Amino acid sequence: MNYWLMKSEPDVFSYDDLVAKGKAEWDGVRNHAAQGHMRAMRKGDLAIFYHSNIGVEAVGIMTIAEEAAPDSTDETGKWIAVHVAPKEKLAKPVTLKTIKADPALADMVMIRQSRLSVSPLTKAQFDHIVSLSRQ
DNA sequence: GCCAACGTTGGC
DNA sequence: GCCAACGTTGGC
Repeated sequence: MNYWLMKSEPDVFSYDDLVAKGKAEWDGVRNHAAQGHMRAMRKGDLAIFYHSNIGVEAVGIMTIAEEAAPDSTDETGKWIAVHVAPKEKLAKPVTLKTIKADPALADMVMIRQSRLSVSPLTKAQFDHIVSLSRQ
């Protein structure tokens, strides 16, 4: 079981949009590091859904529903995408401000590389974010 | 709206 | 292969 963090701008695709669809392709990722993380995803892995630009906070948990396959929005055949499904909306969003202020989360890849849209989390980091959402 | 970080492109 | 120019992302 691996843990991930995936960013989306909520005015383009929000956690509620994912809930409405039930399952969705996480397409449009055009960064090699992020692609590498998506290739490493396995069915049943858990991921934090993070809203960038608007909200700037973790809002939900999703599961990886289907492993890497060609990105349907890509005509070059070079890029892959995974499918995700909603698991649980966080009781309270965990803001970037909260994450940055927490020493237990200082080593998150997202913090160190803010432009990376798909990044790994340790189990401890994942569990810590979930616990913060329940406070 | 600004700016830092960083990936990509293209000239040499 | 290097590096300057440029575009994009994302936080503030």
